[in-house]
Amino acid sequence: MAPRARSPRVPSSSRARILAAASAEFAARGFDGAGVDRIARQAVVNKAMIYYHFASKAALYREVLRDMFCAAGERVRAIASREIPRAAKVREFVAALAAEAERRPHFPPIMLRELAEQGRHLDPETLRLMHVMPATLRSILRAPTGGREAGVPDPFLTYCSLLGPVMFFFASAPVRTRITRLGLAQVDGPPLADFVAYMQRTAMRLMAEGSGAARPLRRARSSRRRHAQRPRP
Amino acid sequence: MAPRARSPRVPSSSRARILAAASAEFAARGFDGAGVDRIARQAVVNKAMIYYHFASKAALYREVLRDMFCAAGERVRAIASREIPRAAKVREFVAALAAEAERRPHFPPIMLRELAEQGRHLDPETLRLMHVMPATLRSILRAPTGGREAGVPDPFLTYCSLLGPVMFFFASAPVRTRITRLGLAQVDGPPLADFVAYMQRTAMRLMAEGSGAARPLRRARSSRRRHAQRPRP
DNA sequence: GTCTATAAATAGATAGAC
DNA sequence: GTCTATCTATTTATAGAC
Repeated sequence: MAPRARSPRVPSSSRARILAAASAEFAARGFDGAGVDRIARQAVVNKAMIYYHFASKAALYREVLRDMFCAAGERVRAIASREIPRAAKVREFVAALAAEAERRPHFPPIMLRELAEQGRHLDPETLRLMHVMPATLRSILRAPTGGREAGVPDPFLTYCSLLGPVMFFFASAPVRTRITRLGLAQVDGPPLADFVAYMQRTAMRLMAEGSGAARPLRRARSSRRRHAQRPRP
Repeated sequence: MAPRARSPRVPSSSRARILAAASAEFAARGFDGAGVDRIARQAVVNKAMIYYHFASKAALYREVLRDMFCAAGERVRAIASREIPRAAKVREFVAALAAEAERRPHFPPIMLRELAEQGRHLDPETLRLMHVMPATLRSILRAPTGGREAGVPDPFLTYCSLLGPVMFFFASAPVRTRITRLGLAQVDGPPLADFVAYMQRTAMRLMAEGSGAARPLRRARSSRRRHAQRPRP
């Protein structure tokens, strides 16, 4: 059976090393590709220790996922609660995504894998944590701004347009390096600061709904109650 | 050993069924998670048949990847060669990505998985095929337009901003369905036509480099020869 | 908390008949 | 081209000593 359910934050050192090694292994190989043996070796820990701290490979994976989405969620929530203009919040939101991906390099690959995995490893609680990011962006975009900016951009489409490129940019780095090394092309990508600045400008453009020739997105046959995002009842 | 290297396009029916079943299985489970047994069952074919047609699970996977990137590459190349304005090509490029994802639902998840996989399963030839999409977008954006539109948007960043959301949108559908079913929120996403229209508008906004307050992206400390994308020498 | 040894199941791959 | 039976390696997981 498992040790005390880590109520006090004493990660026992080996537990923390296992989590770190596991997130690296899961990011690089995926849940099925990851080996408990490899995780143990990388954590400089005996394999049996993993089963002492975690009930199973799946439980270990769940812990990695929750840590990840929890950290990302808290980061963006902190931004939403600040007393700054809506546009500034959106810029900070973008910077937060990139900062989180930079600080935890395993975040983007694991996120992309989980999407492809169709949520097979995602229990309800983890799904809820994963949903904090889009829900927070929505609250930022929908919040009354006290004045102008009548045209509110679609929260979900905006989320796709921001998170998609950020995840793609970070997760694609190794493949791009390989393409470059092979001499197919040079696709190193810009420095991080440039990328963030670009994405922030993109975000501002996406928010400019009513300006120029842009007209509000018209919904084609808005069948049933599709694409509404309501808060909990 | 393998049968005749399929010079004439006679997929022998069972071979085609195997490929179809394999792409579904690889998309849903990834290379390591996929089971040759499951592929055989889904293709209504004996497992040994798979090894009659393909040298190994890895070889089968490579074939799936190449078919996929080949189709996507040809589709966008056809657009680049048409005699239409640059902006129209970009809009068509976006529509092509979405159409390809719609026609081959396994394309987005496999693409995302391969990024996360750091190209472990990508041999040089497959990498080359994968690179056709960004290279084609670059040629579209960089081509002389004969006149105005001086500010050329960054090809790689534009690629991230278009492909990222498209892959994200399609690949996230199953997870979004689960979130909706759980009652966490309604994130069905808009109908395909709306999404494409939105992404096309986004593309147009990204191309409007010099307009309004937007200034060309300034590179921060462009260390070494980073982020240049040169054609083959 | 840590380690050795091992059980138990799975899955990729092949031999060989038809 | 197709199928049955099987070999072999890998891998999750656990029992139990220290």
